[in-house]
Amino acid sequence: MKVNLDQLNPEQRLAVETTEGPLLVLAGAGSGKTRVITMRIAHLLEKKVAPENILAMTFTNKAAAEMKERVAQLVGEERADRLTVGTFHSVCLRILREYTEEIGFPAGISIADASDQISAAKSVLRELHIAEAMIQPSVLQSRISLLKNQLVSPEEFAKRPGDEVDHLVALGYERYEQFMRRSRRMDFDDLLLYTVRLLEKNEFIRGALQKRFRYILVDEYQDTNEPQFKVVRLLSQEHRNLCVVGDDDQSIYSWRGADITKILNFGKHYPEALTVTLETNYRSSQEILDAANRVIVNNPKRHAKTLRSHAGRGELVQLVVHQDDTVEAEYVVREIRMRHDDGRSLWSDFAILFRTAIQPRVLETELRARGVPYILIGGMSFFDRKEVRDVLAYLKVIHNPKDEVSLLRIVNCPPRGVGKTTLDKVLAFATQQGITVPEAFQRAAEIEKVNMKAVETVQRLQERLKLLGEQKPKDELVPFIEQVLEEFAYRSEVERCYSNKEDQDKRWQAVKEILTMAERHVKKRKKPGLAMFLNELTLSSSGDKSKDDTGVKNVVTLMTLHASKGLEFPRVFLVGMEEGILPHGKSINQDTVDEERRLAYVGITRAREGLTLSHTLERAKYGTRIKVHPSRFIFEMKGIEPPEDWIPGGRESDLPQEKKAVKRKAKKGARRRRARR
DNA sequence: TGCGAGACGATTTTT
DNA sequence: TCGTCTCGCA
Repeated sequence: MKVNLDQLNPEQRLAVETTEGPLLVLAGAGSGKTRVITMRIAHLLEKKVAPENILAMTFTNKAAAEMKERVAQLVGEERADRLTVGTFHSVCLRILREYTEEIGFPAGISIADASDQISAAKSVLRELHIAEAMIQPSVLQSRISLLKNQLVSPEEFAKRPGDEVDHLVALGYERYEQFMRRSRRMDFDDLLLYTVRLLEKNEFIRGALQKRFRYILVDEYQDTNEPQFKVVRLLSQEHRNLCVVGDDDQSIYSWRGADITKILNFGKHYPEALTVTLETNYRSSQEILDAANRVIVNNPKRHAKTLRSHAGRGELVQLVVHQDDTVEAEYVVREIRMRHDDGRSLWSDFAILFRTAIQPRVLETELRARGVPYILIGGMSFFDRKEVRDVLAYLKVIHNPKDEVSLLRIVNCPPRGVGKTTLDKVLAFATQQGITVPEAFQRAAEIEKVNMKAVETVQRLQERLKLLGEQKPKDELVPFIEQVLEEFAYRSEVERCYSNKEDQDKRWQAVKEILTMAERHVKKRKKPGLAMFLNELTLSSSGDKSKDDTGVKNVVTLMTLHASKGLEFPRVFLVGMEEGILPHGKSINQDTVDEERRLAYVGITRAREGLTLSHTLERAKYGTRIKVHPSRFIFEMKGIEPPEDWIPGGRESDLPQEKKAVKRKAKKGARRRRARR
């Protein structure tokens, strides 16, 4: 193998060749980031660094898989396989599994996915007798997650002064932690937190891992949160061979705990660091990049960089004004049709990008009316499908009998005569005794006036699942799952729920997809098994086949700006460039317009040759039509001041959280009072 | 236990 | 406007 560095530009080459010490690679959009990362790994290997000593962490499974594949192309499968490449979460899980005893967490951890977390939050609120009107489960869950991301413990948070909602969050947070522990589960955040704790407390393990991972690489560093930052720092603090790659201008996930200051302050955290800035863009025309540069330069806190096109001037960026969103959709679809019918473009050359999830509706209607094939990315993921969740719930309970969320899901599916009344009684008993629901079923004889017939049915179910769990399927995973489906007559359940044959087949298809995944798991893994399979599925959630399909099938792609990060299309339509949408009204109120600007920047830089921005004069919103004003980003792009009559969006100010809760409460109370009369 | 009318709320969603 | 969730009834 000979890695040919001549194909790199001087900056890229510097980034690849600087192997020792901390290095920050500021990789502007389309600047050949992936290439630099893969070449860098190949280069390290060529310098006789053992693959086992290299750790590369990404945020998505897709990015991890791609990285591995591209390295394999350079250095061969054998060596690429020995690298540690994975998402932060999967790498942490691997570490935790290796040191289960040291962290005081019972063996056989199962991982709670997003909807498990919501269910857990629901249970917690129920246990605490807090009405969901006071704080919604999803709000509680996201608050908890944010706190965990900031490494704030329940005790610490409880000590902080706060309003009524904060108080509920404090209570909920503490209970949530107990709940997760009791049902032997970790959520996504825990994977990181336990790893941080492990590395901080245990010198021996820290030392061992530092020795193992001599060269560390982090992708999308602008999205790093506090725990991730700590993991990286703890692992690299001795050898300091840390290379982080990212673009502060593309940090769009702060609402999930991503902390842009980590990339902004890399030089402070690692004073001896070298910074390499990649500004040559191999994707877009200069016209498009000019537009992007003019917008993003308005952000006060950023690493200065200006993208230069490798491709030349190109077409002018188009800006179109429409009467309303219907006209806008008609225009976009007409333009696409025209270029396609002329033979100038394929359907897959086009992407339509938007800020919010309701925007594609009008577009879809129009696309369908005009017979344009398209794919809408996002929306319901594979793992949100009822059937998939059901089957996985069975498997989860088999693996972990204490998994109460999953047990509750399957307890009456297919119907077993276990109704709400019975469940309520068991839940109340569990709360009162401080035990899990599965345990409560076991001790249901102690519950007053409970439907014993229903309870016995559940106990038999539990017994059966337990026996299945003792089988510990390994390579016979597929037949095992088939056995489970057979035994609990899941096929008939699907048929019962949907009267028409077509629906039934569609639903069953999803179930079969799980079997396919299991088969793949057995083939791929050295040590396959139910536990591994479930955790792998959770960590690779979304089963994001759809996103992989972008540009593969010949269809137009519709997606949110968030979903578009990392992708590119010859021609992009960015619709709804209006105050209140981009920037979103809530961001204006929350004073996070900088992030919206980055979002606009991400959208603009997806385009290779053609970019059309559009905004409307009025827009249908929740039934009524409202007047809207062009986005401030449009004026920034043009380099002009907004006109006199221009009004910035977002003033129809949303009430702050706590007032909203009070209002909701008041409404509920009134309703209840009315109901009593 | 299971279905249907009405209240409610509506940014973004890597793992 | 529209999809989801809850509550009340059969």
